[in-house]
Amino acid sequence: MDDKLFANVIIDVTHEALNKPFVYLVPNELKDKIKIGDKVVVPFGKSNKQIEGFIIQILNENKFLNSDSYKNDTFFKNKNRFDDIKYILGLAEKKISINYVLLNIAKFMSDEYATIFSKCLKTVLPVKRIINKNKKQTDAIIKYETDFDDKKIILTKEQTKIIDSIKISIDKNIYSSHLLFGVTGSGKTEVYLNLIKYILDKGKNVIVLIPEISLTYQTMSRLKSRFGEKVAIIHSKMSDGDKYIQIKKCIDGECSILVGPRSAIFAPFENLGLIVIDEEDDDSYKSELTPRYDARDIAEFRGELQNAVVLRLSATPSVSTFYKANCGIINLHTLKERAGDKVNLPKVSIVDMRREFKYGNKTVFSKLLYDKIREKLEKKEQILLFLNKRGLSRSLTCMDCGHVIKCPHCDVPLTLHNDSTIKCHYCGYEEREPMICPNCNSEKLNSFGMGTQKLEEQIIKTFNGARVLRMDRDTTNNKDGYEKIIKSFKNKEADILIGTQMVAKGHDFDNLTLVGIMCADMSFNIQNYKATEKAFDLLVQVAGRSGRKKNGDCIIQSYNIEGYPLDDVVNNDYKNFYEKEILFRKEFLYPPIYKMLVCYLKSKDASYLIEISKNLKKNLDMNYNDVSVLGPTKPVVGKISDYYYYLFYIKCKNIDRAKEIRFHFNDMLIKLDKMKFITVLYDIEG
DNA sequence: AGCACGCCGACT
DNA sequence: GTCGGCGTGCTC
Repeated sequence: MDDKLFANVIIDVTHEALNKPFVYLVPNELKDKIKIGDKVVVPFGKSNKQIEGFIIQILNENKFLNSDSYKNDTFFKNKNRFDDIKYILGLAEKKISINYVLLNIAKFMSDEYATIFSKCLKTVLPVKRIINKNKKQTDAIIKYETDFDDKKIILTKEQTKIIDSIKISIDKNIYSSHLLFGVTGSGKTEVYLNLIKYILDKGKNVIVLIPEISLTYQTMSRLKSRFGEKVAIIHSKMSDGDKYIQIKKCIDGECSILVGPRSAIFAPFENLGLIVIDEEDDDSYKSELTPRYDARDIAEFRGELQNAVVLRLSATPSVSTFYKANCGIINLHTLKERAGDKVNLPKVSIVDMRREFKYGNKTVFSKLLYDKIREKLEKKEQILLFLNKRGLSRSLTCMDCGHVIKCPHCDVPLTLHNDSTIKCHYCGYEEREPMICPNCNSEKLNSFGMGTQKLEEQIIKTFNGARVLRMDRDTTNNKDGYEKIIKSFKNKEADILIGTQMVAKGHDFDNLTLVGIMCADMSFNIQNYKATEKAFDLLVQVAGRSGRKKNGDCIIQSYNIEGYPLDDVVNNDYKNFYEKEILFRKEFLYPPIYKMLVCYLKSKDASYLIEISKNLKKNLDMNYNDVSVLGPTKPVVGKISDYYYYLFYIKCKNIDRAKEIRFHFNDMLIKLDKMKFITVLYDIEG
């Protein structure tokens, strides 16, 4: 009982110098109460300020003396500082402990994303405080309509085969990863619902990850109808109190399934059997905040840690996932047939807007689209016009030959700037804006200044009396703008909906029979190696909005019809798209072949930033011949809230090399930036 | 990050 | 003489 007990504590202060465990003594009265993952209050610094921290290790005297935190800590190195070890003051109140699983995930994130441990520990907690709230009130909030009728579902042979094969993996009780690839309507959901049932019968728990917002209601309603009260949910719009109640149910074993966006990967289950990742190609699985974690990477890590099975689903898997599947790292299961009644895919047509232009049509609507809109308006059916605003008014396209002006050093289009230059956002290459097309000498170079707002004006002018709704970032600013517009369109209060990416996924409009994609090829001209992939996914998704209940059409307007992957969109041919895309990635050593280390530098002093960046570039080029350094380059948005940004793209042959380079880059920066005027952020893609 | 210690200028 | 500036350095 008199044995001294030592605890390693991670202090809740975000600073590099404090990013290590601090040793404290456990007072006798806490010896039986304290465990790893508990949040405690400790005295810190010369003034013994009370600070909170997480216990990550508990050691007796003997073990402590042999531990790294004793042997490797400079604090103990020179003289015996044993007397300076302070006592833990007590357990922090109303704080949730971190279980060993989440502790390991936090450690993983800290290494993987080069982020301070204490920040990762915080990230891993879905709710920070214990909040007492009326439970009934909250349960009412998350009651969903469960009109999903699952009684008559008969599995197809394909589905049964896949379910049986994954069950074999589950029975092995070791980690394995799977991709379920199948077109919409092929019954992917039914496969995972069956597997969830199988896992629950084994007494294990399940995490279901879904993309942000759009799929929440649909998924929840299906899970609730099948598994009732066993299902817990968290989503971004919930209060901490509501979240706490859901998480508590998971801790207490009342719920065995947690559904939610990326942060649901931190479900506190200790007996996890399955992680489902729906629409696995969705960008929202990656966090934009520090740590910039990817829920899909954590799912795989967690699967290994807890001997669970990971199941990804998509009709358009990310190139990187499909690549892993082809390499045998992920088990591939394909659903080729559609399940249940035949659901008609929309009839997709491509219109060459250059021809329209040649024959004197100067409007934004092709003859075909114009006629179809007229037809649908008469039939009182609804229309969606999709415009990828982000890809517009940036790159130069020739109206005669469709040529897109690209960087000579990278296979990405050059971006038009206000100062009459065109620049490459990868390598920094720039030239003066050409007056004639370098391909055919035409003078009709166009930079496409049209946005959703202008399109709305055009529609009102062209289709007199048509009721138009517009959904983009400007019209969804207020908190329920998003839902309002969707509801209003569902209630047929408008004939035409104009939208950006927001409308692409998940929505079901029964009366929608025409989708018009305004400038399809413009979506590809964004300056990123993933542009084609994103464009393909988006177009397939948008086209899929049409004709859910009645036969529908989709018209893709494009200025460069030779530009792939439009044919693949028309044919709904993912594999053909993939084969071409992976060749491109291989040729230019983009992910997933190589890893892409992105270093974001940020400073208030622009010239200093440039100076340091140039020095970094020199150092990188001198010291590394196995990596290709693109940059330093000014990002699209070069200045945000008085901070200037510069970035480097570094292609590294594998993840370990990327991490090494990241470490050395950081080291170089610290040495060069003596003023400490620059902050840096890292991201490894692929 | 914070907080204390430390060594130099203008104030009751 | 001392109050207070923010540079430097440490935190179990």
